[in-house]
Parts: sequence; C-alpha cells; structure tokens
Amino acid sequence: MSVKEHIKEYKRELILDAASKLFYEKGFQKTTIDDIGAALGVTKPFIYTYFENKYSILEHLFDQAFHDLYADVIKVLNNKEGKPQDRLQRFVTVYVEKNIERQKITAIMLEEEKNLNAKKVADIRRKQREFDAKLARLIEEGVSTGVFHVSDPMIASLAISGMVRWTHRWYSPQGRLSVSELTKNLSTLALNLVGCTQN
Amino acid sequence: MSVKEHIKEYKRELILDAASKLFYEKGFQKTTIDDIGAALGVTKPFIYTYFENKYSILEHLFDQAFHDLYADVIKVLNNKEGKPQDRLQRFVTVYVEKNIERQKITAIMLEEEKNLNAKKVADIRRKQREFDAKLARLIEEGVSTGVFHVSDPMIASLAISGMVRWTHRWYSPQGRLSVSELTKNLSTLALNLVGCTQN
DNA sequence: GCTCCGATCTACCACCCGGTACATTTGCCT
DNA sequence: AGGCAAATGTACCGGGTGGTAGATCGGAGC
Repeated sequence: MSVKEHIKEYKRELILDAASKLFYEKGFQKTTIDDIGAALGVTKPFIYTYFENKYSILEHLFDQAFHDLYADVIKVLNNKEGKPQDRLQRFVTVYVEKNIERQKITAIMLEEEKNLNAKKVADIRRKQREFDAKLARLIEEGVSTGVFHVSDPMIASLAISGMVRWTHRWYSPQGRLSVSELTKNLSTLALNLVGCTQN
Repeated sequence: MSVKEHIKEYKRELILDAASKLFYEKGFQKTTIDDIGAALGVTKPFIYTYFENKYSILEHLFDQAFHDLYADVIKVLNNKEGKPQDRLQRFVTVYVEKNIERQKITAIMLEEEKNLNAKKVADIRRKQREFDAKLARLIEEGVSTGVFHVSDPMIASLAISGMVRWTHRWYSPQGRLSVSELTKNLSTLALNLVGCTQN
C-alpha cells in the first residue's frame, strides 16, 4: 500500500471514529453528514469522497466492529485447550474486555441495526447465531464431562451473552470498578450460572 | 369519565399501539406520522388532535411502558414474604414474562432512548437505578442469611437484569420454548448465578 | 329536516438534510 | 517556478416530512 493509500485509509478511519462518536451520542438518523464534517473541521464533500453515502458509513462501522470485536473472542471460543471451566472463564474475560473497550460500537450495533439493509441484517444474525452456538457447545462439553450442570446449554449461552452485553448500559470506567474487577466478577458469575462444581 | 372521554382515550391507545408496532419495526425516526395514520386508515391531523407532536407519542409510550411493565415487577420485588431464593425465583419469573409479553415496547425502550429529552432520560435512569438497587438488596439479604454466595450483589443484580432483558433479542413465541419453559430455565440460572445452595 | 358543533380530511407550507456540480485551492513532479 | 491533477470547499437542488389552516363531513338535539 502506497503512502497515499495509507493516508486515504487513515482519513477513512477518522471519519469512522467521528461518526461512531456521534452515532453513539445522538443516533444514526439524528446525526447529519454536516455534523460529522463539523466534528472533523471539514465539509460535506470531504466525507463523500471517502464514503458513497451516509448508509455506507454505518455499514463500514458494523464491518469494523465484527472484525476487531469478534475476531479475538471467537478465537478464544475456538481454542479447545484446557478444561471447560477454564475456557469459559477465559471467554467471559475477553468478551467483557472487548465490550468495554469498544463500548460505543457495541451500543451502536444494538441500537442501529434497523438502519441496515435486509441482507446485512441477515448476515449479522447468522454470525450471532454461530457465536451463540459455539458458546452453547462449550457449555455442553462441560455438561457432558460433569463439571457444568444446566438443562439447556443454549439458554445458558444466551443468558451469559445477555449478562455480558448488558454491561455497555451500566459500566463506566470512571465508576468504582476497574475492568479487571468486573471481568473477575462476571466470569465467576458465569461459572455459577452454568452450575460449575469445580475450579 | 364520560363516554366521550372513554372513546377519546381508546383512540389514543389505538394510536399508541400502531406507533409502537411501527417504532419496533422501523425505528422512531424512520416512521412518519403518515405511516402511523396509514396503519389506522386515518390521516395526519387525526393523530395531531390526540398528540401534540411526534415526540409526545414516544414519551407516552415510555410512560405507559413504565406503568404496566414495571408496576408488577416492582410489586414482586417489594414483597418481602418468603425466603430470598423463593423471592428471587418469583421475581425472575414475572420479569421474564413481562419482557416477553411486551417485547415491542421493551425493545423500543432500549433503542429509542436517545430520542427523549434530557429530563425524561434522567427520570428513566433514576427509576432504572432504583430497580437495580432493589434487586441488589434482595440478593444481599440472601447473602447475609447464607443461602446466596456472591461477592458483589450489585453486579449480580445487573447480570440478572442483562440476562433477562436480552431475551427480547432472541426469544420468539414461535420457537421451541414456551414462555413457562423459558421462565423456569432462566429462574434456575439466576439462582445458580447467585450461588444459591438451597432450594 | 335543519342547524350547529366537533371530528376529520384536503391541501399546503417551510425547513431540514442527503447528495452533487462546479469553483478553488493545494501540493507534487519536472 | 510553473503546470497539472487530486483534494476540498462553495453553493445549490429537491425530496421528504413534521406540522397547520381552513374546508368538509357527520351526528346530536330541536
């Protein structure tokens, strides 16, 4: 990639950053392209040389999110080394960390899904289901080896996801809890939830 | 209340119902007053005789939601009869039922909060915090009587709320689970989560 | 059957905002 | 330095949508 292309890519990132901040604060529909421009000290056509239209900014934000939010988490889920209880603990830790680290985009993904086209929504839903199924399978392993005790691994999987993803609504880095205290607490609660009898 | 006023009230409810359906499907900003009118086979000025403006429809929806979503749940939380584990189980059951029963409005409350004014948001946040604190207190009681085992009741409270509220994203009445199976499962998971050692 | 009043509709306005044509500037290459 | 292309700004358009004024319809009471 040439220097020029690097610069172009960097400008795209700046736009995406400004947009994600505004989408998080005001919502997609209520932020105008002029708002994004103003945040960068730039005018509308600047934005349009880097993105086809307003919708495409949101779409890129979702793509970026899936890439650097889920990549690591899925890696942890796919790593079959260690006992199920250790794997679950590692998973919850990374999942919580990622959710906090990228709180804005996490919130946007939940709140602005309606503004995506049907194809993109279907794509996201599919990835989400795969993710949930992977976690369910991990829980199932723990059940079959006798360390976890739940009657329905899929529900437990969805319960854990809900527990983790809800953090974006209440956790503040300025609050009484550090991220590591939070991850420690939530991974313990997750192990409780699946009825883990060993550590 | 006179017959006339009853009819007026009924028409307001019809508008709110149509609006909530559309807000759920398309989002607040993307649904027009004409959309709402069309859904009712009626024109724009009809809506405006019952609501001051578009925003006020959303506000009434939130008020209604707090009234008939939280009223019963808070009642259960306030009811101090029985052992903590029974109370927690009752709470989760009712909370899940209400979330499913009023899935549309539950989703709207999470996704459209940005469209409320600052005062209303502050009001909602305060009610939410009170709610979370009440649940935390229940968990704390269980901890102090030795049936629950969590290090931070507030986090456990928020974890349970997340677990329950997430259902609106994945539960479908057409799916494999009945509501009662769901409530049974989730209340068990909640008891696990708080490390309940008795039943 | 007539009148009056309230409920609802027709028709319209005005503004906001996504998007674009074209002018202008900037900076790179020779 | 000069010229050229790419990047960015100025100025504008046009559609969509919240909101409203005044016409019209319909029913209750006499």
